[in-house]
Amino acid sequence: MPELPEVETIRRQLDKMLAGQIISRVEVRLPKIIKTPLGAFKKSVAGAKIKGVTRRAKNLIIELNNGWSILTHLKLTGQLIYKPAAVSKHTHVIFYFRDGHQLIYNDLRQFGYFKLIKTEDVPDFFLKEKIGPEPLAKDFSLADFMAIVKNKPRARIKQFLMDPKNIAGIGNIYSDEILFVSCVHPLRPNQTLKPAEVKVIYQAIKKILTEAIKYRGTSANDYLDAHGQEGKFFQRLKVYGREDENCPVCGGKIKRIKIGGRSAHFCLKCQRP
DNA sequence: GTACTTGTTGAACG
DNA sequence: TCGTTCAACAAGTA
Repeated sequence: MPELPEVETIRRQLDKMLAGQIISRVEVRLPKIIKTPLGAFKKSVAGAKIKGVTRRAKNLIIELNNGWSILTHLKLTGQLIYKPAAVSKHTHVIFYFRDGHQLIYNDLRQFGYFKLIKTEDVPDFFLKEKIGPEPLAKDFSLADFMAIVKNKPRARIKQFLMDPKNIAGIGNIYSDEILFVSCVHPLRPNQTLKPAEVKVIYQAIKKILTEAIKYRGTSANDYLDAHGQEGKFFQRLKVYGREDENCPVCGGKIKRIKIGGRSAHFCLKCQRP
């Protein structure tokens, strides 16, 4: 499940490997993955040179030298792997480069997608989607975070963190880890959080996401980075996927509950309601 | 066969 | 209006 750290890991790797590469053609095996008319997509991509790869929320943006950008979201099980070969029945899109390399898109669940956007329209796209601020941006301050938390007084903190319209890039795994480190119960409504707690959560967001990027993300299920390798943050998870285990801090029981159809993991002792 | 999983959007509901 | 829950997308695992 690629969240911000996984997508950022892929972005850094792809940016290094793809910048300057020329796409010779693209093979689309499952047309529904491409949300732009297929003919137009292929035509705009073929022959283009890649300028670089950026990220906004969990989206990757591959900027071409012809005024177009390829926007892709991996959703739950998308993988972008740069290789000379290796294709499976879950391979839905293949980019062929002039130098013989390929970029392979695998997606077990087929929820991910690609679309073409005019590069100049990219900022507008995210404005229209009302995507929240980037938590790792240098200018994302504690005051900013306090303001958006105050904006949704009745929302529960776990769901609040997972909604990309509030703050970008945080999903189920990292919201659990952030709240654990912060000693905050996932069901706490925002308006019950003391300023000191909001500050701790703010710091935990920066810390956990930065650390997870350092370990190239979490491979809980299908996630692989652009080299086809697993992320190493999995072993460092404190609560996610550890139901009934003991809390590494206090020894208490780790519990799993349902919040809005998603599972939340937390320590019964460290994270009181 | 059934339940469960997840990112995101959109609909239904109180 | 706001927030919550559910459905939908899909396919593999327990």
